[in-house]
Amino acid sequence: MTMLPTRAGTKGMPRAERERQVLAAATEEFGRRGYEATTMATVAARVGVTKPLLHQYFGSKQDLFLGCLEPVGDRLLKAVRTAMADHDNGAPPTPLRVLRALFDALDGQREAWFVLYDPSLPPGSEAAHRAAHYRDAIDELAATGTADLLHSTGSDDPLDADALKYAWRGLCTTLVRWWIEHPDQTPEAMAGRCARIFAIARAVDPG
Amino acid sequence: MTMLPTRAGTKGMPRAERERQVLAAATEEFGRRGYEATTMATVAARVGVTKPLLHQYFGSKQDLFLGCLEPVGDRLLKAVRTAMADHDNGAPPTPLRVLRALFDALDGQREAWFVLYDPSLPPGSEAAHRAAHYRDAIDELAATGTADLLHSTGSDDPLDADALKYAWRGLCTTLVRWWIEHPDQTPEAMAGRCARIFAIARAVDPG
DNA sequence: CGATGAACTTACCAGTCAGTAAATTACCCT
DNA sequence: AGGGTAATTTACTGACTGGTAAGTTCATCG
Repeated sequence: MTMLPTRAGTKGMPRAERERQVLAAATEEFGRRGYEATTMATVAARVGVTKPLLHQYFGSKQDLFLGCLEPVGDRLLKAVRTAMADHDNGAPPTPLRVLRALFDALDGQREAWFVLYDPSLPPGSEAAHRAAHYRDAIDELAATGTADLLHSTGSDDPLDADALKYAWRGLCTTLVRWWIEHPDQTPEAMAGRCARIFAIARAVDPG
Repeated sequence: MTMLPTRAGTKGMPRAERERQVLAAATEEFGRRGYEATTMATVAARVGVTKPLLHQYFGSKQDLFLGCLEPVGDRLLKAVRTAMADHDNGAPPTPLRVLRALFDALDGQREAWFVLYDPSLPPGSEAAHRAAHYRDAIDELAATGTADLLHSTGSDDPLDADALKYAWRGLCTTLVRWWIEHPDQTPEAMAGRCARIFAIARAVDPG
């Protein structure tokens, strides 16, 4: 009676494997086109399947999105957390360590970043709230990293802190987008490029 | 016979004035929600009018968008051009002058920025091409501004230059988005905040 | 073989949106 | 008054999309 992988009457592919396929395709599609522009039919077509199957497996379009969001959010959050943690002497400065961690976490599925940072999520929806939750968690980590920086420059304006957090988030997003447009670049190459760009930025206003 | 402002048989409002109203409402709506999420009916409703009038006056949805894009693109391009030009001694460094010019040009209609930087334009469409044209024109100005900076740090990698251009464009977009979420901030206050944030960024990696 | 049940599809409904055709309103001029 | 015309609306079509109901295929097991 121990027929747990019973597989009685199976046409096509086992459900678990198909679900993985769908999640991978949906993550890429949601990330590339955004939630609103992504249709269930195109996601289904990418996997060689029809729309009703997606609804049977995942429920609504928003449920499918949530199924993509959770693993991506967890992966990125964990990556940033560990990157912020190991700061032994001789390591690159924190921002560069975080970027390197993001590039490593996103390698092989770079569009996943925009599943978290999708501006076309229905406002007020569960999906929007959950995505915002992940973004805020990552932001808070960044905020602890910049708090001392703010004090060192004498600024204690909370709006400055908020804008800085926002700018950092936007910079990461921009760099990932550039990376997506240059598929041949390795995470390591990206990290090096970011270091050089930071150096250039520091050279502004030499007077 | 010189009855140029003839206004024979006019119900409601003269066409030119209505068109200005529609363009203002559409610019805000396109900028805020993006092209795809904006519907002709909601734009019409904002002006207290119905959808067919918009089609009669402007043609298709894309034509209406182009009608919004052109003045905004011209205004921003001109603002950046003049900001890059007047570099007398004692003035703030170029990036800050450009930002200040952008904030001034966008004051009163901040969402207009995202008419140029709308990611939801139908790929390959006339609208997408024209928007890209304006973006590229602005980018090229920024590129001439950063060319010497790149050489001064010894980097002659063209990919570095491209990534820097891209990062700068993204940073501007991010700052405008933050500004939109803080409506009480004046352009001057924003410029000052950006200067402080730049100073903070320069303080990274003091080792 | 023949039944079972998971994998999957065809055919459909309901809602939304861009776009159009045909009227209708209301101001102006004679 | 009443004809002309710009401004505007009502009523509609067609395409597309999220979602559902009911059926069909087919490997396995008895």
